[in-house]
Amino acid sequence: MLKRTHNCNQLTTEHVGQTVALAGWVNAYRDHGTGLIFVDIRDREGLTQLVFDTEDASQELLEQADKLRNEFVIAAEGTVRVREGGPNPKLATGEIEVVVQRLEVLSASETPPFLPNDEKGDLPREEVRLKHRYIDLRRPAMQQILKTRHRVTKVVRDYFDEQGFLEIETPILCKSTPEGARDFIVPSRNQAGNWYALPQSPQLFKQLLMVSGCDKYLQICRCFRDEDPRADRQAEFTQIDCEMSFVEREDVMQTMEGVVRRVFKEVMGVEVPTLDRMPYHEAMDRYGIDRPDRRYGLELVDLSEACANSEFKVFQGALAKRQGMIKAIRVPGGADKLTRKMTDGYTEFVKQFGAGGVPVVKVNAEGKPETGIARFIEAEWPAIAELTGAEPGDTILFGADSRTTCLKAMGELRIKIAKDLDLIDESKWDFLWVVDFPMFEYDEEGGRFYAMHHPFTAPEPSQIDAFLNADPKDVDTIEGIVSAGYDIVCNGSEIGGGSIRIHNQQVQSKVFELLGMSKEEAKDKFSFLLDALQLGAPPHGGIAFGLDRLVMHLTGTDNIRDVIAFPKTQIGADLMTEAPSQVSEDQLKELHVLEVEIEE
RNA sequence: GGGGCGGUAGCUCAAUUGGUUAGAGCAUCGGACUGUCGAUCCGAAGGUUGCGGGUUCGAUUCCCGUCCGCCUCGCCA
Repeated sequence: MLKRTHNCNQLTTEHVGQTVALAGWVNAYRDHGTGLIFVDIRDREGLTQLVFDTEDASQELLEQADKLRNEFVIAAEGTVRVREGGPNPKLATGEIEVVVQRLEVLSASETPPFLPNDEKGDLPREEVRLKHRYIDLRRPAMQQILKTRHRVTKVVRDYFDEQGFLEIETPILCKSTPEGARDFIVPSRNQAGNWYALPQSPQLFKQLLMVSGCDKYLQICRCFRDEDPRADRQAEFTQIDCEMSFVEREDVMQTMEGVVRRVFKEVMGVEVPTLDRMPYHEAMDRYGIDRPDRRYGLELVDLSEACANSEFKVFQGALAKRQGMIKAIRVPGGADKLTRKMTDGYTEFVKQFGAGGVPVVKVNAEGKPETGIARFIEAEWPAIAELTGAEPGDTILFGADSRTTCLKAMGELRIKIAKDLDLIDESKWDFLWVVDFPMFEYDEEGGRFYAMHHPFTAPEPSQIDAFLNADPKDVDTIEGIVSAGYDIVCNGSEIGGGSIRIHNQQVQSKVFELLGMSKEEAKDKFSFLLDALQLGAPPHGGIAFGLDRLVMHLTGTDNIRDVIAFPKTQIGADLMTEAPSQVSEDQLKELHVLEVEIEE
């Protein structure tokens, strides 16, 4: 086989006169008939023009070149020379061409279903790209993403290595634990009727590595959660998972801010400033979401007090609910920018979050409200105008409901308006830490608590006594206990989250108790953890970054499948390999699994 | 499980109110051409309109079901 001497993005006028060899795919061929053929050869790095002509090539070689087609895999040896037809400024190798003396077809290709050419525009539909993923990945844009992803993991490993972290692997076949996402499960052949679960994260293993004295741990690991995907979510995804011993919250945050700074600097050239810290409740009150995007305004303004005595039935109804509230968004200049059709659409939009609608007023030239619900809020207007900072020409949008619904609806509406009015400055980066999350959320319907982060998150140190003494029935007190958790947010997306962990058995048992777990169940599911916490567990804490989302930010895509080499579809299918698929009866028998028909 | 959008030639798309033989660009095949670079020019071939049913004289078009892809709610400790 002809071995290459250079890649396809390398040759310049400096190489003129040299004999070189290239290997790659036929990106395009331009056949001028008897005696002149151009072939663009492509590899991971770029394109180079090969030329075959009667002056320099034998008849045999020309005939060989004549048979080349798109996506043939070839190797070519020849001489570098300055292009006779003038340079092509679009290519790094645009000033030269290789006059081929020897050509090898390493692998012919059928006519490909589509060409991996970004310049052609008109990308095939994603279904086709996924079925022939190996062709899609040949596209320079996809190669660029794969390179960026590699670069990120390399920088991450280097950084943590410098900081004294050890990369340690943890099991893929794990014990299924309650709570959290739905597990993917794997049958055990050796133990009939018993099952493994794939890890939702290596959470407990990394904590046990701290108990093991490993001190600082890192792993870039696959995690599995059997839940429906979204544009930024996939059942199988990758975490950058870290844990440190003998640390408090601030130590972890400093270390982790460092890796984010290093990655953005080295991969993007972006300088990440010292990150702001925002308490969870502030984020919820101002942005209606625990991962605010501060690249634009449209902050939520609380009108609950100002409208406490409103006669407007929608406001009255909202305030009568448990934790009812009224929020407003002021859209500067909205009177012109937001059409009636759009604001009507917003009412439909918030319904999916359980809200009733979006009352609207416009502010007229005199600074008075008009249209929409203007006549219902005349009495409160001076206060509303003051609080929202309403100016002539603005539109004010209202949300009134229970706290949870109102914040969710208004938070999502804020994002939608920003997108609709193109208010997001894509050149900006907004990083922050969100801290002081509640330990628990109370679920009214189920009448029980859920861990907001996960059940191994420690209370903030000042809260430990209050926590240990809390009456499980005292919902308000328990909801008020703040954890030692932290989320790192980039442009309105959570790129990482973590906490100081519980390293005290009593505290851990109390959490299980509050989550409604019996002593027996806690022992059955977590005895290994509870034992370990009594056998010398150092204080520790850590974080996990979502590598896929990080790479999405770094490559500017809004689709997680673009940053995964072989992603799955909405129903967990791999369109290329056609997984999942049936297995033989023998396989099932060996695993003690019986296939049953379920009557609908 | 719910809501929305989509599926027509290998690919990207079009097809009037339900009406003649379902069209175009790219790709493919054949031909022409010695300086192109998304080559150009001439010609040809290429269709289970996702699948199944229904309404109709007639269905890409209307109706029902179903499969697949995407977005989304729920879900994602």
